[in-house]
Amino acid sequence: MVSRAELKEELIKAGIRPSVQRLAIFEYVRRSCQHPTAEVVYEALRDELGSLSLTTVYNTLKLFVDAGLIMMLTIDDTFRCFDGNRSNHAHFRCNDCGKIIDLGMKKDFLSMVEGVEGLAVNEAQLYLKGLCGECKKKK
Amino acid sequence: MVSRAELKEELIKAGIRPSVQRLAIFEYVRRSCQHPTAEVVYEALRDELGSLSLTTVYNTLKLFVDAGLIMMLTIDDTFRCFDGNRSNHAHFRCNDCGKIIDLGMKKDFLSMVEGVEGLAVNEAQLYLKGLCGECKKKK
DNA sequence: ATGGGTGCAAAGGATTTGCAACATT
DNA sequence: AATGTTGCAAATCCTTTGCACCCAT
Repeated sequence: MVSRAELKEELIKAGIRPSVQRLAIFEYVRRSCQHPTAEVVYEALRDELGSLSLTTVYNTLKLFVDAGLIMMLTIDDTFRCFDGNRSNHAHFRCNDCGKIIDLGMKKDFLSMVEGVEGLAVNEAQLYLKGLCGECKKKK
Repeated sequence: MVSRAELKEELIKAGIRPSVQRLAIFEYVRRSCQHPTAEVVYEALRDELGSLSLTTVYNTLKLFVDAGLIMMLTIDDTFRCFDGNRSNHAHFRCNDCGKIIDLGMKKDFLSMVEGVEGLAVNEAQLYLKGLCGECKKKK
């Protein structure tokens, strides 16, 4: 697992001052496998930090996204969530239970897309939707 | 091009009564290559129809999405837009000019994703972001 | 002391909902 | 007449912004 010190270093490298709040938020999003929303990050850290506002969480997450440190997911159109996993991966959302699952993706998946020649692609998100294993059984 | 009568038939088949507003909205989204937002659909049709409200546009688009007749895109997190193109395709959004471009996609692109075995996937959206040809030149 | 960071309260904007009028069968 | 559709106005929700206070350098 990545250490706190490494995360701090990463923020500095990105030109972001590692305040207490920022480091905590960064750590939380990077380590979470839950794709938290801003609200979830806020609820998870407010006690631990003593002082934290939802505004700061929003501003900080935006800062991280703009710096390319984390990703914003819009797989569910009713809320935005965040992903600190930087490996090449796709997302599956269960239409029943709402769960979001990470899926591995081969590196050359862009070869499946026609017409990218003239374009400078620097971000790719693959969203799959349907029923997860458990919800499929229930039906 | 699809005729009005065919579009009407398609609505009926989906269990949706083809009112004047619905048919006009359906036709517009199906024929547009512009990925319109609700607002854009509204502006485009209000004069032609004489009577149309933004509420109706929102409700109708939702109706169509739920019926699987059109797709909602969340490639831009600041607004939702709609796509009536039912072929297998990816979307590219230019971070500079905001343009959204359709890209062809090979049918077996799911083979690039690992771990879909237990899942029932019934929708897939691939979003690519970066700079389009023109904006790339300008830089 | 100075520049940035934080957080409250308020504003903003897209979308949804309640409900009454309307159209179509 | 009955049922479904439309559309205004208001409400809602998520997110951003203005601004004053605070912290660290």
